[in-house]
Amino acid sequence: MDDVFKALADASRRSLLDRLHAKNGQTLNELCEGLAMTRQAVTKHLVILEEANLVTTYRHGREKLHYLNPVPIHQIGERWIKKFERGKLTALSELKRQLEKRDE
Amino acid sequence: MDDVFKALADASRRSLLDRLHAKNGQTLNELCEGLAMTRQAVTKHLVILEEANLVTTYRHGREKLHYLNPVPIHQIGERWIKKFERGKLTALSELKRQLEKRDE
DNA sequence: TTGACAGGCAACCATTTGGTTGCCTATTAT
DNA sequence: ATAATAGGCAACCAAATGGTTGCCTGTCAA
Repeated sequence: MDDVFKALADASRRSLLDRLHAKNGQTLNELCEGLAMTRQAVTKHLVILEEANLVTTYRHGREKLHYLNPVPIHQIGERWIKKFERGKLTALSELKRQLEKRDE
Repeated sequence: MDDVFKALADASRRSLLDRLHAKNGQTLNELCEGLAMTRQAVTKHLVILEEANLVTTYRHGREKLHYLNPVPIHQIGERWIKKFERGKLTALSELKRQLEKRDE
């Protein structure tokens, strides 16, 4: 879980996921196109995404295809974000209540 | 948005949010209890959470109360995670299809 | 009014991170 | 066979990160 949060913390990596979301199964060079970064930098990001299990790769000849795995993102949503959904309103109204009694 | 992802990337900070979720409106010292970290380290984490707007503070005398603001977390869920929900099944079946034709 | 308590500020430190360059290997196309 | 293409590996670098210690300020209670 920590790996996933860490992987998602970087904007370049999130944009790589976006690119794969737009078009799945891209090669490394395809993913590099138009990016202000060397191929090696992109490789490093992709390794981090792989280790977080957010991207799965598949070697085809001399090409390496990258596939998005949305499961960990879904799990973050289910296991983590949903926990804070409940009680959102109560938390806010509690805060409001506290702020309003500030000058007592 | 980047601030929020960055803030959530650290396990200590996520556990601080958990603590506030369990009991809202805690003081700094309260939040330090039982943590293997100095008060100053916790302060730094709380500053990052404040800057990401995940925590709101309110000074009461010599105490500083910390309140959880779940809105940014909710936004991550709505604006980011949901984007990858759609197409989850299609992405997986696409991957499966590709993997299966590997030995053609 | 004076000591204890809650918290803030700043300097410093080691490690991690995000990036680079240079070179090497494997596969494909001519 | 050979050149071009796709990617991998390793060393190196600057800046950011997560933590520490030491000391200072403001508020409350005896």
